[in-house]
Amino acid sequence: MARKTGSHSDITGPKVRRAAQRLFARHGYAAVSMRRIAAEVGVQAGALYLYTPDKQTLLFDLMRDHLLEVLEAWHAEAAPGGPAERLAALARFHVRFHLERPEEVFIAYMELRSLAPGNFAAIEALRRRYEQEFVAILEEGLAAGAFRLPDVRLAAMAVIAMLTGVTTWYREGGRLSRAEVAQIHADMALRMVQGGG
Amino acid sequence: MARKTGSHSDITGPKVRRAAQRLFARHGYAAVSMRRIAAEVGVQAGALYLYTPDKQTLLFDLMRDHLLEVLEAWHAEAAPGGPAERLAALARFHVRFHLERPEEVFIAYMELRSLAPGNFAAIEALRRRYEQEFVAILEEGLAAGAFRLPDVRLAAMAVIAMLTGVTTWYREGGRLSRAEVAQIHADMALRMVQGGG
DNA sequence: GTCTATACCCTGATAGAC
DNA sequence: GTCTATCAGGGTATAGAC
Repeated sequence: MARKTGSHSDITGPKVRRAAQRLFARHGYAAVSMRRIAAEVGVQAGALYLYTPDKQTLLFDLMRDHLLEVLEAWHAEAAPGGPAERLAALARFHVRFHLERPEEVFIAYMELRSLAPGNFAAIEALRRRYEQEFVAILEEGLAAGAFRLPDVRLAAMAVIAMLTGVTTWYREGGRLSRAEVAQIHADMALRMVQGGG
Repeated sequence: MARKTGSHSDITGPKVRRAAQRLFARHGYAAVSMRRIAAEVGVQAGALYLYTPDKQTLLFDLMRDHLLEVLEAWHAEAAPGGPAERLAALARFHVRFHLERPEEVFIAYMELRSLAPGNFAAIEALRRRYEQEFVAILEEGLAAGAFRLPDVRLAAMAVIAMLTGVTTWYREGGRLSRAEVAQIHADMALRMVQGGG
């Protein structure tokens, strides 16, 4: 229920986050000033500090919330099945999710070095948790003889890099739909780990 | 032959480039000031402008020279052979080259958005030329029936993303040598494009 | 070739009026 | 809740001495 007068805290807060997200994704954290974010929102620079203690926290919150959202979305969607089925499902999920949120993804991958040390550690821990989803499936498939891999962690990183790569070239309205792209990538991920090794 | 007095132009110039490369790779273009580059070199900020017209050109030159070097190195190494052999060779080359030059690679991938429009177009053209090396091999293999791909350009981008991913996790002195990592990635690249499609 | 000094603008963040 | 005004510091780039 929208209030009619007084506080805009519940409106301006999200607007600040969205503006920061768009600008950080497009120009990079270091290249974006608080004044520019404020201009995008339609307030003065000082007003931003009602919604975030500082610029660094703005970045950290965006990255943390994105990673928590990825983990939550995957846990909500993950279904039982053999390693091959589960890897294909995770690959499709990863591509779909990343294509639906290009800005969050871009920030999460590009701005790690803009994080203060403590924040960096927290984000890295979340990233590891997500990578572990891939590692676990690969280990299971390896033990079951379904996959052949010389090195599980290397394969996990290679699969993730391949899947994440879509964000660098995919454009809405191209030859292929997001679902088609997701399916093709899931097939490639499976072939990467199923062949001889 | 090092001169003993007077001009240091032939020494300081490369030092400026190397300092910029290290700092841009580590902290990002926008986060690095000319003063900091100068401090790294051991001169005052104003002196940098003897070696570059401005900061933007410093970045552009680093990226252009890196990409020209990649193209030249591959053309010097590329050997005749079937599509599978040539893809494997290109994959090994790509991984090896990228692991040997982590800073240049990092800048080339991360700082595209820091380029002025004209410079961006020039760098993009060079990147396309390199991507085209992959596309050409995949098209040849598809025509020869050696590869099965639903979409050549998508596969090329996926292979490149997978191969380039090594730079995000590989650390010197780990379990695997660079040559081992390159070989494993070449195998994965082949499997990605050879299976059913 | 490098220095100091400086022009001029933008930065993140805060204080206090309204 | 937002504004204006402001702070101290740092940004790129240039001018002119040596």
